[in-house]
Amino acid sequence: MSILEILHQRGFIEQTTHQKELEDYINQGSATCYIGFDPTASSLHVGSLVPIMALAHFQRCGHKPIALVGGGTGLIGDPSGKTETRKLLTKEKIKENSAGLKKQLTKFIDFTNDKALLLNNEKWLTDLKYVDFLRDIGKHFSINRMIKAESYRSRLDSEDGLNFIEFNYMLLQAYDFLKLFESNNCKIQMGGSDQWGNIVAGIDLIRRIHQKNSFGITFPLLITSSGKKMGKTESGTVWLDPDKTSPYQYYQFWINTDDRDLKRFIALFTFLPMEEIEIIDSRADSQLNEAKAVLAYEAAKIAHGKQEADKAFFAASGIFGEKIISRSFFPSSCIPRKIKKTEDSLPTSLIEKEKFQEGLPVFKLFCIAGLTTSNGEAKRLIKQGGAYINGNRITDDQYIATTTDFKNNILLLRAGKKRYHKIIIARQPD
RNA sequence: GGUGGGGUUCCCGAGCGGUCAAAGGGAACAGACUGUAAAUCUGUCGGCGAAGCCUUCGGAGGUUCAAAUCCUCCCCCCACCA
Repeated sequence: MSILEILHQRGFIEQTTHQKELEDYINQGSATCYIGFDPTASSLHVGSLVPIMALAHFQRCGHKPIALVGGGTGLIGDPSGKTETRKLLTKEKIKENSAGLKKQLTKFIDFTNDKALLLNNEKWLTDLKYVDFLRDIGKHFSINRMIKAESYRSRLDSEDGLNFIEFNYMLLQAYDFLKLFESNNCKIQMGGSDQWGNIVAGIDLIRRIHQKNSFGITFPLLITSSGKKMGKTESGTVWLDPDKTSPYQYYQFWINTDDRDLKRFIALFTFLPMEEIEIIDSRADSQLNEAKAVLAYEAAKIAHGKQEADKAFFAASGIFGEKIISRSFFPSSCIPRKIKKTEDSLPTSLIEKEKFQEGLPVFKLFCIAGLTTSNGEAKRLIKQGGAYINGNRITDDQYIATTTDFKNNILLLRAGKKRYHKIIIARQPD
């Protein structure tokens, strides 16, 4: 099956340019494609997962993906589809972020032996000469066309407007594509649907300069069935960096997938074969929970490795009940089919013993654990009946926790239905 | 550069001298119901261990017993004109 069919089947494709020629190009052998990643934060998040998985699929099909870190374009800030001007980040921050992205991309894509390339457009963008750039590249762009671009529309109509630096972004991204076309014979650019304008601009530029065809593929904008943008939750963004979003939290994020999104997400965010995914159609209601576990497990495994995925799985079964997943259900998944006791990966804090010998008000404990952000919030939680120690609801917001609340030096805090935090008594240093 | 309109708590958005920690909505959080789902209903939603106090309405000053609200200067945004 060709990469295009795979991407189609799994729901990656929103739109492509000249379908027929693209298919011919792909079928003729190894293709090179690229996606740009903006270094606007020090970590990628779940929202970037679609492009990352798309690149990974390309690689699995024997093509060559290029991940382009936007160390240069990041200095400008892409206005596409944005309702507000982004804050300009400092050069240092961009550098730092770029390094972070590199680290994460290597988990999803194999960059060894040039099987894939990791480039940074800082290399060619920051040394551009303004006047030369205008003469060589700028002359190919029509303002009339640009202002009609959908990606600028919302900004052109809005009160905020669009400033000149942002307006230039399209030229820089088009120039990236041109560069990669010239240096790596890269003929495909992919991106989110908001990137359509930028991608087409690159294709046009290549055609004008080299009279050659190149192609674009866009992904659908992922919105959860409840209408939220993918990757944002109550507690903020779900990051791929395990220091920012622990593998346990990451696993939990996927477990909480809306029923209606489940099938779509398994297709997008795991490598499990489509034939196995089809089985979901024959399941309903609570039967779907096992499939959610498979999704969460596979997603965690891809992002954090098997060991962390196992830990998260067992931590969840320890708390929410054991789940035995039949061998015939998603046979390709390596999700554990038997329950065994291992070290779990619940969020944990160490606290010195003396604190509890004096006694520590529970509301403070909830703050220390990070389950609440202020004492007031913690007390509110207790008043509302959402605070638990070792599974027992606390009714008194003045309750003092002492060493007697610990079992084997462990105390389990719970806020609401599913946020847990483990407190361990720290060993005395000898 | 000129003229006019703006900047309010996480977001949108009222308020235009005291009754304002600031309406309303959204988001979020908790409870009930459940399947660690959705929907629904109920409650909560600046900080301080209670009272009381403290901080918040672009920034800095000022008027006043009292300022998000009035005055001065400054910064930023938008529209129209140049």
